[in-house]
Amino acid sequence: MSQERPLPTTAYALLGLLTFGQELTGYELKQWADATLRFYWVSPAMSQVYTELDRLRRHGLVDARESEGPGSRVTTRYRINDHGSQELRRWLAESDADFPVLKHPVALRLLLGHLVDPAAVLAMLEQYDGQLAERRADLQKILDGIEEDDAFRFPARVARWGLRYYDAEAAISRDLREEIERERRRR
Amino acid sequence: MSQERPLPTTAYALLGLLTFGQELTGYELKQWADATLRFYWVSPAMSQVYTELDRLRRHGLVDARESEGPGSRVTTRYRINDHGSQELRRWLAESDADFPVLKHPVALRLLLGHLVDPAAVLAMLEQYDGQLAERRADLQKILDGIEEDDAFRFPARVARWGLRYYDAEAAISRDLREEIERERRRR
DNA sequence: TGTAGCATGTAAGCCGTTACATGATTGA
DNA sequence: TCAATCATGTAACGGCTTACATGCTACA
Repeated sequence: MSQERPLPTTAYALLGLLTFGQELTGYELKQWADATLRFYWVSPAMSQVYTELDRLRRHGLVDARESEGPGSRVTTRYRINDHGSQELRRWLAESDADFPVLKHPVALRLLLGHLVDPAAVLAMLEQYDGQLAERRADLQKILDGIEEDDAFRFPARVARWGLRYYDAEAAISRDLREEIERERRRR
Repeated sequence: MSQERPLPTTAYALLGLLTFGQELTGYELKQWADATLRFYWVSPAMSQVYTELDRLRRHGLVDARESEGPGSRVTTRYRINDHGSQELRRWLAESDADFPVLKHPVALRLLLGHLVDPAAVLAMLEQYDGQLAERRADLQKILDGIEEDDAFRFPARVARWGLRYYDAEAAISRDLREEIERERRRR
């Protein structure tokens, strides 16, 4: 009656974050998502976070509670409940993980390298290098904050995975730059 | 008058494929996309390919021509024109490449490893390994088909990038499995 | 003769984004 | 007092997918 079609993966992802953080506001959940999901899933827009929280609540997977924050301000806090925990485990157990989807604009543009100046390709790869370094630093900082805590054992593994991925990308990008430089000198 | 909002990236991606393949049907273009874009962008649905081709035609970036195929069958073939080529170069030159977005269900599920049996995590990673090997083989086959041709110099680079990416993922996955095995034995 | 591949679309609808709107609290 | 942050939504809409519909051609 209430469970016709499966929830979108992002709903499960957000529900999963609630298994770490007890009771969160939509705003806080968005911050958690920015610290975790952003690196290998999506960084959902604020509006999307509220939409998914409402959906989860309608499905009876989270409990919403009015709570007063600092001052006399009232905010809504969400907590995963038993039904939600059960449904999340069921999803993890019963469905297979799809193969990752990569939307890689740098690779896409490299494919069209024959249409632009070699210098432009090199500049793009250098810019990518810089962005990789930034992201890597962000992720390292997050890892530093959770590495000691056994409860975050799995998030820490995922973060280390991310760091290795960024390092691999940086290495590939460096080699590509060298290759294109060599080609440029040859011609 | 005709160019209010920018085209979606997928439109430029498909337009870009037409710079390699002279004159293609929608069906053929979909096959090109499956051989290239699939690995680092998207594999657009057939219906999407036709939609984008129509959009490109309406924007005057490609020319459509009725051509007869084998038998007396009539099909539509699309070719990038000067305006399209110019617009594609403009896009490459004037816009920056966004940082890649990764939708990685395996990493997402690993994050929630505390909710499932270690054996289930290991099984998931093993399955991922198998899928990686398959994709790697697909990509290697494609690379073998274009490696000698100087016109496909850049696509070949992108393909080699993909192979290294898959190898890096396989290595990380292997190490994660070992780590989780060790942890399981310790407990 | 029937199935796989070639070929082209339309319709419905979900996911997710941006833009917009509103207002309280905290600290410089 | 002003800006940044906290906090919560609604509306419009674009991109893309799945499902559906149609029909030809080649080949086993």
